[in-house]
Amino acid sequence: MRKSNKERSETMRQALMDAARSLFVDKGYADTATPDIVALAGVTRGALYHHFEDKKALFRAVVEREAGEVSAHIEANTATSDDPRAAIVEGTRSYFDAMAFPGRTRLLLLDGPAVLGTESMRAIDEQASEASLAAGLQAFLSGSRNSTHAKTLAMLLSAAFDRAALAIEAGADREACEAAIAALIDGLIF
Amino acid sequence: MRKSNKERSETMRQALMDAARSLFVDKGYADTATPDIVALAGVTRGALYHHFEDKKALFRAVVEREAGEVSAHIEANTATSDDPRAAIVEGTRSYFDAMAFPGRTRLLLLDGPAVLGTESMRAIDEQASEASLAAGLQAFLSGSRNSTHAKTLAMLLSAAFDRAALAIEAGADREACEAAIAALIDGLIF
DNA sequence: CAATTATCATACAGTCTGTATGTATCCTTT
DNA sequence: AAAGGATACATACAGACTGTATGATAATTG
Repeated sequence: MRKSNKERSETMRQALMDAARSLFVDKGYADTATPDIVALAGVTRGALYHHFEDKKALFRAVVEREAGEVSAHIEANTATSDDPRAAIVEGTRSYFDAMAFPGRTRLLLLDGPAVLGTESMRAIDEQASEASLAAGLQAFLSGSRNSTHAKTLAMLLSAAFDRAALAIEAGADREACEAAIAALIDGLIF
Repeated sequence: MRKSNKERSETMRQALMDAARSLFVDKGYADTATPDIVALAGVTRGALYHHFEDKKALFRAVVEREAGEVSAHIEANTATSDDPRAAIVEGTRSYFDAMAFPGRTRLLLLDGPAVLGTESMRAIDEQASEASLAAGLQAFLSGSRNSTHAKTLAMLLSAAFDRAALAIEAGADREACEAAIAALIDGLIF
């Protein structure tokens, strides 16, 4: 009484990614062993190496899925406000909401860049259209006196978002972070 | 014909850290094996595990030394300008100079946070008085209309500095980054 | 329904980390 | 200055992990 191969594969992939995510979040990529991952998923390493090329490929799949969930959350919770500044403030809130989900900062901001490299992470963020926030910022800044550096400023502000998410996870005051981000943006426009 | 123990220890520690740094920079922490490190240093693993508790402790020593060199470079090259804004612009340039040294972005901004954790890295940066730039920013912002969030803003700007350093390493235009940072700061003061 | 392919388990080879042990040199104490 | 102990480092070992090769069972295809 077994299912179709396509269905089995997808179920198994998700189960492996779920188990891996849990351990990657708790112990980090380096200190997570594949025997532990498959034990948590209730299978053997044969399944893992059949569906993923190696441990890093599994990690990449976990990170890509996570990035997709973040961008989905942001898109779902960002009302298309007509006031551009309000839209950015709202987007900032959505981003912090999404990144508050346990483990996301570690996966996307710490282990991800170290294991996969900054270039890979940039591509993942872009493909996940997580860059929508950055793109909105960039478009917004293009109409300001800082239009020359709109692209660079959007990149730097993205970095500020990320650091704020890490700080919030570490116990920083979220309201203060949102206010500081708003101050940064308000200083750039007009 | 041997030297004193104190001298031998210090020489050996530096030799191990030099070899380790070279490999950590080239291949990353995870893909660097201790047999390769000691082979490059011309000794055996016995020496490594005599002077360092484990591989991570060696990495920590390398990162701490590197952070010290960065802050030394910044302090050496930052003239005590009387104009506070000019001082910050000069500090930004010094920081980019220091971080342009090959391998520093990987050690301090990628592998460091992932391997040692953000809290450890914060402590290292602080002890290396690398926070002097951030401290200067904070003090500067305290006299602006954004004084309420001076500390938070300094943290976010530090993140922007770091991302800019990574971008420059990846080929971004340094002048543009400096201009964008200046725009960020100019937007916050007055 | 025969042949092929996909899924997953088991077995294996090579490498790595950290520790235990051994030896030579330096330091201390009398 | 000689003896006893500490230090510096090499060698040997145990456990664990990664990736691959092999094998068995079930699903798919012609």
